Amino acid sequence: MKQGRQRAVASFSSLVWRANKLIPAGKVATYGQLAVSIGCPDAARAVGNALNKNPFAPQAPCHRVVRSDGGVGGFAGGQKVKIKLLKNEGVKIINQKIDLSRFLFQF
DNA sequence: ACGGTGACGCTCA
DNA sequence: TTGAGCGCCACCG
Repeated sequence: MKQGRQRAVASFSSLVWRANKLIPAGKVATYGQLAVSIGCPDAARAVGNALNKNPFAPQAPCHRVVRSDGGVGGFAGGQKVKIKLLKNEGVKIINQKIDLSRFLFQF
């Protein structure tokens, strides 16, 4: 019976989407951090792939996932849209760079 | 089963 | 500091 208990092994993408939803508004997480959270510290690339194919986009907060270097990263609807969404939530972006020291969310 | 692709990350010059 | 190259993993044809 696998009811009531979270599947230990779900599709990689599923884990990514789940963790992505945990990110609160006004905060951001890096692809790498997200990868670590799901158990694959070196799968940052795969994380981006999963978010890109995210089935419940653009409703999901996939725009809260940024690059480890503070870069905005990519977005299925357009990078500038992603920036706008983040700024709308209170995340200040300067020169397309995010201050991870202030807005990085820790799982 | 195999190879190419991609919303990344780190190191080196 | 900025730019370029290599390595990482998972998904699709």
